[in-house]
Amino acid sequence: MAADVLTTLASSSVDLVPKGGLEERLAAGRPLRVKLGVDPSRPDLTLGHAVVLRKLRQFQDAGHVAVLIIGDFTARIGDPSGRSETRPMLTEEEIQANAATYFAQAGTILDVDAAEIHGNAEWLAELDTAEVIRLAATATLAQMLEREDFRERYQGERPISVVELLYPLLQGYDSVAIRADVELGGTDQTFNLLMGREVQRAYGQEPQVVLTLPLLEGTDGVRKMSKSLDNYIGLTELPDEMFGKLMRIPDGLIAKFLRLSTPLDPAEVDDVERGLTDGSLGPSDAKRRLAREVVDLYHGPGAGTAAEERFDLVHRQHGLPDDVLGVTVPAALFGPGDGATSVVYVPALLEALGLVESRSEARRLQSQGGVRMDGEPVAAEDIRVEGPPPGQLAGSIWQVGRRKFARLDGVETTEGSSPG
RNA sequence: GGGAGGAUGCCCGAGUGGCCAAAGGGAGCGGUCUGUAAAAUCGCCGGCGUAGCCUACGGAGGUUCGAAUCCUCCUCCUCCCA
Repeated sequence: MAADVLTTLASSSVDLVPKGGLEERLAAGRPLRVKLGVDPSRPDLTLGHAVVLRKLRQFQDAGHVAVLIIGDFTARIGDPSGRSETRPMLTEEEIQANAATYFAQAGTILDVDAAEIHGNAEWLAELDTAEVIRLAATATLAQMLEREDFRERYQGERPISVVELLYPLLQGYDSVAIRADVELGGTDQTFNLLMGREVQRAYGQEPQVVLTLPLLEGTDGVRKMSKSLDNYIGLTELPDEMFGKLMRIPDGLIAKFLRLSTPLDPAEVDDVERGLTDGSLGPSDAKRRLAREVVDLYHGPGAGTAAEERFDLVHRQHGLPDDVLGVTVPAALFGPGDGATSVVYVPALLEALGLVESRSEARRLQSQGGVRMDGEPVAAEDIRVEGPPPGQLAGSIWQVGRRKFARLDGVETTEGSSPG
């Protein structure tokens, strides 16, 4: 039983420091305090964030305490080196708003109500200079330069702000402040988490157990999933979007995604992996399973299958989906024709439908055959409309590329349309 | 404090007076193919109703018929010496 718990908690971890550390803590039989740092500058969560959150949930399920630390102090200070776009300076309100968004999304994975939540300004804002210096004394420059990122920049003669050297120590102080037993994070956080151990030691606490998890690649299959690289799958994305993006990940990542993003247990994933290797299971089928599982997880049981059906309709049968977003466009797009007819310029219409960013883009796409109305290619020209706009175009379904759709619902005489 | 170099489109990076809406690469997008994978292949990749115009090369001025390219000032960045 205890061994099972340990196996579950340690599953998919990359590093567990020290080796028997987790086992030892668990043996104490008390609820452990498991720390996870939250970046308040990025409120939108992706499947990448979910990897760590799901691990934290496992700890909760095993009776331990999730302690979430919002980095509000560092977010308020910003990074004066001015070269870190990942640490913009935020106002108190923005931090609050982002935190609220974060917890709303994290709530689909974690039991947020049972978690302990702190902003690190609670204690960091109180530190006086003497204390900061004491904190700084816990590490040497040589130790700092062990971090790959710093080392590379140092050797490459690129700047490293002194403040950046301070961040790992401040994060470590967070661990002291909440008396963390365990800290979770992606492998990119390894250095910081280990520094937490040093800081705790310096403050006479038993160093936390560090458990790192693999970084999930983004949809490009190469770089880490992140919002700024635009290769992410967001937890709040619509089922069809989610399903489609998952179908587009490279084959080589199917097993990893299954392991890190679905509730399947490791043995089951092993089976899938074996099947993929010996050819008894097609990559496409495995990917479908993955996509269904993930969509079910975030949109409820059955959502995956429903998304799959629509996916097949659109991408396999090249049909039109039945749930296209309806849009109304400004009546002014329809110019006078002769008599009872009027005229719309297709690129202008596509722009109003929100399918393209500019009319130039629409013309380009059209010249390459990328634009369809009700399934038929359309040229970049005027369409003559009978009767009051949108005339016979009412209810027409417009498509750009393989997977962008909009339905023309009608016109409005006054201001803007409601593009998707 | 002294000296040197740099800022170009989403990113990297050519370009030192007109031939520059700006080479090349990456990313991205569309077509074909397909399993919306990979690979391959063709094309696109500032805006404007399809014509030439407009806006663009850190910011502000200036020289010139003409400036991403020359001059002045400003802002920011990097390196070297101390």
